[in-house]
Amino acid sequence: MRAHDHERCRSLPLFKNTRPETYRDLTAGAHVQRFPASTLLLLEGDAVDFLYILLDGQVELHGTWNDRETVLAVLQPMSMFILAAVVLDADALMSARTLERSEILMIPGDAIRRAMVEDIQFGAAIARDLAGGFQSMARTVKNQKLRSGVERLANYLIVLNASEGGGDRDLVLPHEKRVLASLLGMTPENLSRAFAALRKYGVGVNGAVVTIANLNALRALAKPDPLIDAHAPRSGDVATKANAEVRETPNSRPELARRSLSQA
Amino acid sequence: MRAHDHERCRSLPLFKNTRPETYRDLTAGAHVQRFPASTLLLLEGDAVDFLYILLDGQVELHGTWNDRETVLAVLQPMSMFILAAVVLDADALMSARTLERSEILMIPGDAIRRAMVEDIQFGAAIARDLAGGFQSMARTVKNQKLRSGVERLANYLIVLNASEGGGDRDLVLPHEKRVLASLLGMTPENLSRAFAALRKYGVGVNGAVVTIANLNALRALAKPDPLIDAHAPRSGDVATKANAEVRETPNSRPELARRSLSQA
DNA sequence: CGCGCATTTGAGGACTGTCAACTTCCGTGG
DNA sequence: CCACGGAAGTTGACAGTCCTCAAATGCGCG
Repeated sequence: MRAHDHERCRSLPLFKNTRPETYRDLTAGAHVQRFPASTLLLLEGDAVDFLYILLDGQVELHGTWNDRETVLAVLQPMSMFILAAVVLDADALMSARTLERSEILMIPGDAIRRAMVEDIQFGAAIARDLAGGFQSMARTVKNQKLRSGVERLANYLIVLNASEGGGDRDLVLPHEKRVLASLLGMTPENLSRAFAALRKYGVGVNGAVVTIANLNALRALAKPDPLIDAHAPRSGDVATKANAEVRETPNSRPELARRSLSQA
Repeated sequence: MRAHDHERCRSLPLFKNTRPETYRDLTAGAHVQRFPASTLLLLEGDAVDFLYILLDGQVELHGTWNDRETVLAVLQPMSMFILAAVVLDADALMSARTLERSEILMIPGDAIRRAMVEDIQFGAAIARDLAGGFQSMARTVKNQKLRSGVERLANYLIVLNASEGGGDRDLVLPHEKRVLASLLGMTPENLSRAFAALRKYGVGVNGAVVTIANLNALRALAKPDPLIDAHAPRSGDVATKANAEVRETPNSRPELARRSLSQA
């Protein structure tokens, strides 16, 4: 684990106020590991031995049932996952898979559980993180049950636009469309049609680039709601900015931006 | 607050290991209040001043958007709600309404937040509770995104049957059908049709009484999955892990309760 | 007894998923 | 450098699911 990684970890809300010795304890048994793209990190139903912290790359959380699969979240650098299962020492409810080459810090679960009852600030940070996770999932349920596919897409685009500064610039979708479709709870075919349906609201699509010509029209359709849609990026969110640089390839189409939204 | 209530509260996982002085602190500023049926306790978007503990009655949590409403959970006695918002000192994402006459213990939110950083066992209990809540919401999302309405109803009936002892006795639906419909993510009309569709799987309905004539047929349709469906989270349940007590009845097929291992 | 409300049933339409064909893009190998 | 093959995305046809509106039925309570 490099000094740079330590620096970024300590800036995570989870470790912000932990005692130095707690932090040393936690990272002592931890290790950083690299995974290629499309690697299954964790299978739902498995016992969870580590808390995962994504340092670099992109990871998808998904669930399956009866040969169907759905994406529950797409994570980008400096976010942690399966904290709930670690705290409960329970089986994972979601699988985790890398979408691209990723670098991941793995902290032993028992160290987390031990620190939780030894360092009260760390325990409180865990509680706050889980509370945030709970609310995020609650938003997801409301989004899913109360809105249609087109409405979910429209709101997704509005949040994405806001997270890029809210200007009129073009948006670059942060993941493949089929991943986005699953995240939004629809099939890739339906996502295509949803984009087509948004044309009359001023939304244009060209590969991964989306242009919003008439934000007001889109908002009128989407009816964004702070009780469902992710808030504007909190000031505590580090790292997102640092990675905003878009890798320009010599050839034509812009690559997918390395960014993701918590909303699902 | 009566002695009986104290007794029941102390048996909640949240207070099980809290120090006596922490508990005294928390309940000092708390008060028990009675509400008639159909009373709005809390409106989504409101600041949350109290942690609510349902001592008696029935409470529904729901969310709204664009004149649509959906039930997110229905709570039975001795469960607490909006803990996440209390911990974060944030606005409520769901509204709460009594479904019947209810008795509710209200503990000031700042007392909770204070105790959380003073009593480490209490803080850990909160973290575990939130982790359980997170996993419960994750199950809900999977249930909603991966299953059809009929499948959700079938699984609901199986869980309900298990929670009543798993025998062949008749089930009594714990809430009105329109509430159940919303909880399951459908309209009342569709719930009616879903029940009708389950007739050929041996499910009979008479008012609030449901009879399951052929549990095996129903399970074959429902394909219950421990990673989606609750495993009877009864109060007094300390360990969250490995609680999958399988009840052997002459007609049961335990292997169906296990997750199918087919992989992608 | 009759009203109000929950539930059911029917008809129609909107939304979403499936299947298949097609296009485009991109990496591989000749 | 270019042809080939695979994957992602799009489009069309069709079916299944779900919602909406409307009307009928049933039930409880004043």
